[in-house]
Amino acid sequence: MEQILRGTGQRVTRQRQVLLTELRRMVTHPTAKEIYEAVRYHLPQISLGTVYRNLGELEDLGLLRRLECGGISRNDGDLHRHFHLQCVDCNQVYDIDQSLVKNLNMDLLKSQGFELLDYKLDFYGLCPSCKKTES
Amino acid sequence: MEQILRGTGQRVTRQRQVLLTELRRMVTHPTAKEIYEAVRYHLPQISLGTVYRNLGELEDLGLLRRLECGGISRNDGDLHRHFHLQCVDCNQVYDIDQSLVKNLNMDLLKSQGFELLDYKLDFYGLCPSCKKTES
DNA sequence: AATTGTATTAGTAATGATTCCTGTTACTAA
DNA sequence: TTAGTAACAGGAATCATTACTAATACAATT
Repeated sequence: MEQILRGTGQRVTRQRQVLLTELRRMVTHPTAKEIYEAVRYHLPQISLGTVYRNLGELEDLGLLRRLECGGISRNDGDLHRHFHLQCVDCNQVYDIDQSLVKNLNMDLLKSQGFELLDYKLDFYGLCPSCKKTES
Repeated sequence: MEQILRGTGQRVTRQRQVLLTELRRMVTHPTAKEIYEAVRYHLPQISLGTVYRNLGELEDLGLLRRLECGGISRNDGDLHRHFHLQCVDCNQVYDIDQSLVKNLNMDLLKSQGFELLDYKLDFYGLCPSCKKTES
């Protein structure tokens, strides 16, 4: 855990260690608030601002991915390429393995009890004018 | 335009007519605030709450799609199935035709001056437990 | 171990998008 | 025309996130 932080040139603070440990342990794609609650169990003094700041830095370092779920951000510490299914009813987010999509194996999804209603594919990159400015 | 509204059982108010007309005319995936500004040119008295309320209703009716862009919502009046590329620099959102993705024709994207850095594929549906409750 | 420079923190205030509330207005069916 | 009610304007409230600042603690150096 410390190895990960040290490699980034960041200071290894207790807050960061606990935050990263909790993030790696939670598989529920927690919100900042939920991470805050979890970390507070070990560090009662930590502030919500510290959680937000560190989540931002971890994202910049590529150590977590942000999910946008109905206006609020959720955080995913699992760096393996995978997708998500968000239940339109309870809003919970489930992991969908890449292989299911690669093989268009939607039947397996269905057989596991999910019902697929919609999907969204978004790309991120540089538009022509910004690409020019960068180079 | 009125036809569209009448078919939904909603009242045809001047606010809705102007809002829907503007939305269909803007190809920039405008935010609620931007739509508000555009509509206000024709209806100086309209309130931001009215814009939000109607955008929500139009989304429920399937007459527009919401995009989540960095914490704020953008609105897309183009109902044809297509995807989006969000510039990580200027945050502008560009339309990506379905055929580009279907044929994995990323070279064409590149030749048009875009640089693809990342993508996100999200599914929406019902999880097993919610599906049970529904039926 | 002590010192020192500075990144990081806790706590709180500020921001900004979105939603909620309430009295008034104006569609639309009769 | 009228009456019932959906929709409206205006403003207040909410909630996630960011910004600010004085105090703290990490880490390089001695």
